[in-house]
This record gives sequence, C-alpha cells and structure tokens, in this order.
Amino acid sequence: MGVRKEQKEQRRQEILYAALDLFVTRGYAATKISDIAQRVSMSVGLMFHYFESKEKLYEELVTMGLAGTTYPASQTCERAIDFFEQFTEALFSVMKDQPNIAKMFVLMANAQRSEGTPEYIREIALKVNTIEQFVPIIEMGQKEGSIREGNPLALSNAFWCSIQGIAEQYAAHPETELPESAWIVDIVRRKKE
Amino acid sequence: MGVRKEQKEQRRQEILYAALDLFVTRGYAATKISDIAQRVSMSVGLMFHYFESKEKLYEELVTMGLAGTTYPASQTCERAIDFFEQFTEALFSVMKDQPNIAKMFVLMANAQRSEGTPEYIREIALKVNTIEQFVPIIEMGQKEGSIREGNPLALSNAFWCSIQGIAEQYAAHPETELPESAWIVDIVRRKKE
DNA sequence: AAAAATATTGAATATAAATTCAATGAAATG
DNA sequence: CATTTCATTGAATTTATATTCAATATTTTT
Repeated sequence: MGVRKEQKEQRRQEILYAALDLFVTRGYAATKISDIAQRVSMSVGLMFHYFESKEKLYEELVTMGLAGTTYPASQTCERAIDFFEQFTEALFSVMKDQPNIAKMFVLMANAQRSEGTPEYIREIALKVNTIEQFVPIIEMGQKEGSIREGNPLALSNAFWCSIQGIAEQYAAHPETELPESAWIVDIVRRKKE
Repeated sequence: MGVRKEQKEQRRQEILYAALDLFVTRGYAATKISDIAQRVSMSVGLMFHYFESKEKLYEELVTMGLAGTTYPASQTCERAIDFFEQFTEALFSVMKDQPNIAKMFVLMANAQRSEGTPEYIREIALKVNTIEQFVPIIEMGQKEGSIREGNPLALSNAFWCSIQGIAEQYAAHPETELPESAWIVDIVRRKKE
C-alpha cells in the first residue's frame, strides 16, 4: 500500500528543495512558481496539486527549518569555549557536505527579518532563537575565564552574525573556502595574558 | 535659478532613501512602487516623473553605493593589523550615526548575490570588490607577523562575511548593540605565543 | 479488462503590480 | 495677468504572475 503516497511525498520533497534553493538565491518574492516548476520539470498547474500556494510552500520550508534546528545546547563540555569550538566545527563540517543546511540558515534568517514575510510565517521562524540561546553559555564561560569579557548578548550577537554572514556567502558561492572554525570562535575567546 | 531643479533633486533623494530602506527591509522584488510612494507621500503616478522605472531606481541606488565606497586601502598604518582595527572601528562608528551606511552594505551584497538582480545592475555592484582588496594587506600582515597564518583569501572572506552579517543584523535591528571592533578583528589577528 | 483513483497538462481566469496618460493645479516667466 | 512650464493626480492600460479548471493520460484496483 501507499506506493503512490510515497511517490507523492518524494515529489513534494523535490519541490521543497528546489524552492529552498531558489528562495535563497533569488529571494522568496522574486521566485516564480514557474521557476520552481521548471526546476522539477513539471507544469505550473501541477505544482498546485502538491502545494496549495506559494505561501504554503514557504511555510512548510520554514517549518522544516525550525524542526531541523536542534542545537546541542547543553552538550557535555568542560569549558564554554570548547562548546563553541565543537559547535562551530560541526556546523561548518555539516555545511560542507550538506549545502542545504547553509541554504536553510539563510532562508530562516530572511524569514525572520524581512518585512515581506507573512506574519504567521515570520512567527514560526522566530521560534528559532539562537542568539538568546547562547547567552547563558557565554555567561558561564566568562565566569570560568574561557570567554572574553563584554556584554554577553552583544558577544552572542557578534558570533551569530558572523556565522550567518558566512552561511550566506557559502550559500551563494559554495566554491568559497569556509573559514577555520577557530578563526570565528576567536570572536568570543578570551586571550591569555 | 534652478529653484525647481533643486527641489526636484531633493525629492529624488527622498525617494532614493525611502527605497533604500524598503529594498533592504523587504527586498527589492517584494517592494512595490506604491510602498515607496506611500513613504514619501506622493501618488504612484508621480513616482514615474522622478524615476523611469523601479529598476532604474535600483540601478541608481547601486551606483550610489559604488560611488560611496571609498576604502582607505592604503592608509598609513605601521602594521596590517592596525589597519584592520582602524577600518573596523571607523566602519562601526559610521554605521552607528548613519544607518544608511549599514543599509547600503546590505543592498550592495544583495545586488551582488541575488540571481534576481538584473545582470547589468549586478555588474555595477560587483565592481565593489572588497574581499579581494584586503588580500594584499593580509599577506603583508602575515609576513610582519601581525596577522594569523592561513589562506589569505579565506581569511579576508571570513572577516568580510562577519562584517556583512553584522551590517545585516544592524540594518534589520538598529537597536542591537554593535560588537566591539576588536572582537571582529580577532578573526584575523595573530595571537602571541 | 473495466472501473476508479490519481497524475498531468494547457488553457482559462483572477489578481496584483508596473507603467502610461490625459486632465488639472500650481508656480515661474515675460 | 497671460502664458508657459512643471508638478501632481487618478484613472486607464499593460504586463506579469498566481491560481483554477476542465479535459486527458496514467496507474491502481477489482
């Protein structure tokens, strides 16, 4: 049973990933249903057999992005700085062999920031609140001396903005060499005297 | 003479800055002429008295962005790392009291990257080639020991992506506290043993 | 293999946004 | 103050794109 359902599900996935790529490289508003249809070699009409509307497609992507966001926030690390190192290393490594991860990063950021995003979709995207999540870890690291001094929120922000900027560049130009994770972790690392 | 011309020029500027803000906060494609018109309290029709089309308006902004991009590439600094420090400090300081600078950063990056950008506009935007510009400075700094080891292009890229990510966040949320420039410069700084 | 269910298409239709335009009002000029 | 020039509007028009739909093909089920 369900051979057809599986195929349909398969096809939906193809559409979703084609849309992800297009939404990221040209922006949601600038992407036409016909662009997506062309990518997956189907007629425009058929797209609506799979997705109710362009907006629903977007919503589903953002929901996927939210679901896929599982940060090992309470990983077992002795020092906070080790957490940043492991996290960043892991992230870059995943981005390298799954370009969709970088794209998803960009999609989520756009969904959060752009005033063009339908409000209910924006709200879904906003549930991923990475900047705030890292604040307690930074505070801990400051106490133990592995993270530099300074406003924890501003530090977290600086770190995340950098990650974000890198993901964007990588999504647009995957041929770019990713930085070594230590370079980025140094944004928050405390230097020894 | 030219009272009218001045007023017209004035009005054009208002439109340009309203468009800059909208293009950045919602994206070029998602911004309607009517959105811009509303911002500057004029009828949609009148917009076309000032600009031939939405695209020309975009082109003019990108051209402005290119013209405004004057990096003191060969500043008088003893060490390369000092250059990065001065540059970053200056940039953040300018962004703080001229929010349009941050917005322009974002506009230019979008124009460069998005496949939705009309090709001739993209080419204008691509003339700002910051990443490559910093490579020789990094190489110099590596020789003199003030910049860390590593692929100079990748280092420049990491630095610029961070700046870019920060500018984007700041453009979207100007209430965010900007990082201290030293945090970001540490991406390229060489640590003493 | 007939019937039912589903996939697919291409051609309408609907919607939305850009662009044009004829008409009107306001300022400058002689 | 009559005339010309420019600013402005609101209502068409055009263009682009999303969405619907009736008709057809394909697959599954009986």
